[in-house]
Amino acid sequence: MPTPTPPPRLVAHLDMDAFYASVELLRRPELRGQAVVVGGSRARAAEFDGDWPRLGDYAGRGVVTTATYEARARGVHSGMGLMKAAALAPQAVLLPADFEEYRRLSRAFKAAVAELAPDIEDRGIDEIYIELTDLPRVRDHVGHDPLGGARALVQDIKNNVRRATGLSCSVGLAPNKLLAKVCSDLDKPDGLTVVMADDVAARIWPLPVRRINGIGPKAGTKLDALGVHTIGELAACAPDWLVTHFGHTQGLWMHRAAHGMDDRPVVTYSEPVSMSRETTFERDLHARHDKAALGAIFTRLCEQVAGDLQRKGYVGRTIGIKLRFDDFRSITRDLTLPTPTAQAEMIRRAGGVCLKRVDLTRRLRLLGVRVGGLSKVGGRPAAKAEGLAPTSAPTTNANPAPMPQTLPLFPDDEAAEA
DNA sequence: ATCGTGTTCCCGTGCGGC
DNA sequence: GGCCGCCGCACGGGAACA
Repeated sequence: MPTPTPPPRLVAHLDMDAFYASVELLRRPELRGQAVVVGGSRARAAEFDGDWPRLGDYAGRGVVTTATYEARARGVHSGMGLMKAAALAPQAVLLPADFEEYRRLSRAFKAAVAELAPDIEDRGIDEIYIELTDLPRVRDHVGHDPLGGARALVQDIKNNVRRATGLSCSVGLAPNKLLAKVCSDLDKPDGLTVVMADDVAARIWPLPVRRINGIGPKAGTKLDALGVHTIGELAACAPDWLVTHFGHTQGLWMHRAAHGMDDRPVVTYSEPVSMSRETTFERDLHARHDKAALGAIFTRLCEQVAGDLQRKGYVGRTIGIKLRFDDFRSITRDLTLPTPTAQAEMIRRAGGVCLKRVDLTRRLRLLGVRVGGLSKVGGRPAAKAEGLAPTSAPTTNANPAPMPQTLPLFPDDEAAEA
């Protein structure tokens, strides 16, 4: 008597199509069919005289956040520098990002999914994982065909997202998150792709290793150099060989991933671990020559992080700074305080101490401020730091006094300040 | 002057406690 | 006291992703 095979786990990965650009087209339908690029957060929203601002007219720093499929056809992709994109598609329309609106549509599409499948893992503004295994429409589908039930449910989810937002999405349906993520990308836009265990060899193995979520630029280049280009070639590598080149954890993970194995759960709730703010300057700044400007930016970043913490009801113990130099190297420094805080002044002082430990010979391109080791105000510490709960009452700052814009870059430097 | 912003996770190192 | 091993923690860096 053959043992009946257990019903497979079923997970969907849903990815909104060219999300930011598609949201912009909702408001500006006359741009449909054109090459449109969203990018440059501080974009001069353009003095536009009846005509749309063109990518070719842009000058400054920034990257492409999203490009419509028409722009992608010209070789423009997310993450590309705007100046490079402008060389490829000068006539493309350039729109500044409107994160307020994207967040609104993000909430709307997630709510539309939740009406049909409530177990959702947030993966940022435009994608989610959905656990389908135990939903009645899947588990109890007539004819004991859970996959058929899941496929119909996913189609309903796509319809509901479009009804609620006017936007299309692409969905991968698979026995785990790893495969669902890979296959949501196989048919875009507006796709629905199913890959089950039996399909891995035919559908997944021909793809380049970089398509695996977790193999990024570094690992991809290294695998290429080792003569491993496709996921199938990776699957054929001996685990021991992968371990010698990538270490125990990553080597074994790669082997499993290439075989389509993944048992990570869909995580429907998580506490934040850190909050940060950073900014790239219009032009590179020097710690001495541009001290006043840097100090003001530093202070503003601290105030912004403090505001974020207070608004969301967190305090943090570990204050960190991040610097990127003109040669694009970046470094971080952090410092753990005895008492968690959400006060801009405290963050600013700790950040100043961190900054003292950095060689500031080179010009700076970016400055960031981060607060980690978070705990909820009046609550337990978030995640880690179990044994050492904050002993004293966390200091919040409901109505902060306005901070002087010229706190010294180095806290001990007061005397040097005019 | 092509290369942003915000977040998470992982690893190595160094250190102190046991 | 020295050494060892182990552990947890702080810190810095790197990789990856949306």
